[in-house]
Amino acid sequence: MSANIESFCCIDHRMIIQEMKREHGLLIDLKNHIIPILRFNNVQADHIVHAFDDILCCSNGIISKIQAEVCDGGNSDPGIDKGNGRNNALDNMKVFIEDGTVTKKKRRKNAQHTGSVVTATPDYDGYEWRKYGQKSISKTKHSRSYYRCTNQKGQGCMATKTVQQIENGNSSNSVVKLYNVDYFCKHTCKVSNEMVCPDIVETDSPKYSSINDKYASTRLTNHSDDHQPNNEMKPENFFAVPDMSLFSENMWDIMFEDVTMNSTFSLEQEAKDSWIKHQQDSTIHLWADELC
DNA sequence: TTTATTTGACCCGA
DNA sequence: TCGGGTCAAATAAA
Repeated sequence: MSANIESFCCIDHRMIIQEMKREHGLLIDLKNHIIPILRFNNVQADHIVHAFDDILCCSNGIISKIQAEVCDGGNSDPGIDKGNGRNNALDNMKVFIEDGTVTKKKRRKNAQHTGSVVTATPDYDGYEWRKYGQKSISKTKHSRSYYRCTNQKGQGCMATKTVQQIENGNSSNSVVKLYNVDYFCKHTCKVSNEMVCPDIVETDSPKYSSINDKYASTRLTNHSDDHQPNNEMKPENFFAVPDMSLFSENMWDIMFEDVTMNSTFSLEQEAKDSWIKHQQDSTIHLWADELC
């Protein structure tokens, strides 16, 4: 048993992230192919667009979570230098008292980089963030936004992230804006058991944002405290979703709830079960490949 | 009134 | 010296 855990810990998680990113890219491509042939005055077309956005949204969240965990290396001690020569950001944020004067030591260019992700939904990563700055960056068209964890005040969580729109994206005809999100410092806060769904999925079409507003309060069930080390090294725990079938079912409900409610587009229970099983099998298969 | 965001200034590191 | 990260006052929104 312990041998299994050890081999599990030695998995090259980058492979998993790579595969999920590939899947994400394929979804974007698929969406870009389908959207142009949809009739936008059609209600079902709206639902399809929304379904795509939700899928992309969810996969982004998972990728971000994995990257945050992997880059952290499972080390819960924020003071440990991982050998890359970088100092902990906390050291750079201390308030020093010298000769009776208080000096705020501004941080951080060397803050611990804990991950990065390219996403169409930079707001969606399971944490709540507060924007504290925006800067135009030289030689780039788009400004960079700076966010810190909303629990910095209450719990002293020093996690921050920067969000910058990628110029031109992957394809010129893409309707999805892509953002590069860089994460710094590990979250030390405890958050609620529910993952936070995005407020926005930015696209070039105002139609999409109105659709997504409707779903802004959607929540995915998550029974574990994903900020704490999880002793049971199962795939579903790694994804911070302890019950994969429940997670898949929630995904299905989010994706097709309105479609099924709005009649003509009827989806059988069998199809739902099949889809959920496929999601579970895909995930477990991916992990099994890594273990072998 | 409280909370969140914006934005110019300040500061640090390369 | 310059680029970029953060602060904090001003402003907007709830």
